[in-house]
Amino acid sequence: MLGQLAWRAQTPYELAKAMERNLRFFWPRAASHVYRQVKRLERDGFANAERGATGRRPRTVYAITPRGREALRGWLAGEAGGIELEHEPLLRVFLCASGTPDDALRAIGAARARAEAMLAIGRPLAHEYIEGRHPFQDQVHVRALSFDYLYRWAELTIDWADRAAREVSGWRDTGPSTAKHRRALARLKELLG
Amino acid sequence: MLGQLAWRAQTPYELAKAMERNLRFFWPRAASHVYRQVKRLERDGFANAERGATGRRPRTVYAITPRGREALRGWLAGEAGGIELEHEPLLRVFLCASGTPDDALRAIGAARARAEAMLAIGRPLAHEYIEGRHPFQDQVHVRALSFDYLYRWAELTIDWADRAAREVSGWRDTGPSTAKHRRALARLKELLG
DNA sequence: GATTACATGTAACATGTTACATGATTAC
DNA sequence: GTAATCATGTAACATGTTACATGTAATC
Repeated sequence: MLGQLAWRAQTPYELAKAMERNLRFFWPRAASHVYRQVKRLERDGFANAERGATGRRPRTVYAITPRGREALRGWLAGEAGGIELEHEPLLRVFLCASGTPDDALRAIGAARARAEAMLAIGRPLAHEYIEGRHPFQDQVHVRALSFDYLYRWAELTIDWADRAAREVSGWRDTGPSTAKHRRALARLKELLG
Repeated sequence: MLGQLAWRAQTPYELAKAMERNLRFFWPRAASHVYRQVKRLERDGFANAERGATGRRPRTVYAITPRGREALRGWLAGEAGGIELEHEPLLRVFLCASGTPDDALRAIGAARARAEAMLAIGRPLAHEYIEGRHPFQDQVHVRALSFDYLYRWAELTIDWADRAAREVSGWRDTGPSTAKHRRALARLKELLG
């Protein structure tokens, strides 16, 4: 949220929209979440609230403070703790080990569909960043690089899902521990060095 | 946790260890977390607790129930809601748009280091799965495929980080909006179709 | 003027982390 | 025997989601 506020002061609603638009692919959060978090920012002195109103509804614009900028800088430069990566579709695939091959095929298909959706939804947005039509001016470039990464990742996922589905289909037909199966494992071993 | 219990009954500590060992790359959770969650499983009828003791310390073994298996099947087959993907290192890179090129280089370096760590830590485990030395017998195969995915992903990340770092270094030296810079954006546009 | 979508939240709950406490086991 | 590590948690807190309530603007 500080990262968003660093660009300009915003209302919680605008913040929520921006996060939904820009970050949902790798940092998905529910919209209502920001209304509480923004209060915390104010409490901790990272943001100032400017309270106004349209009609009789409250309307609060939050602006980042110097202290907030400092905190953001610190976080950006900060050391990372663990692996900090969460991939639910892959978790499903992994745990399908305790199910049937059909379960696994379904899970692999779901992971693939997710990547497809990412490509479909993200393409227009990525173009906005790259062509500079997006209101982030100079910031466009690192963001374009981020999208580049997301795209390669999605393509990797689709490619992997297709090959994985073929393998699992083979197992379903022939059962485990066949020669074909052993060859597949040998290939994997090769791959991992 | 049900996915782990489906294999065999375990104590919370064993569960925590197994999750730390197998899932941390894409589903990292604090160990102490499981002690509460396992109680919820019991409360909801997804697992049975068998309470015993070593010396005077409590020791509770949890076993999955038929109802628990059904719930697991349901979840594995279940539709996925949103994108459900969380990538903290990439979030940092994306938000470095509001910082200096050096901030961006640091964040890109951190993402790369994370992928390297994944390769280093995961390689022995992946080999265990592939060679069947791991105690998951027939389940090995889907898990080997999952590791295959993680490895390709890590390699992709490293490759991307190297190219991204070169680009950003170029921007740092020449400033934005140079010809070089515009060429880079054109390449990205090309890539995204 | 009724309906729909946008905007602004709150309340209740679920999930997850950190810091701590403390008994048992192992290594020296 | 004692220090380190394994094992088993609890308490306090932080974070995140779902379901709801309700005002405001656009539209038909």
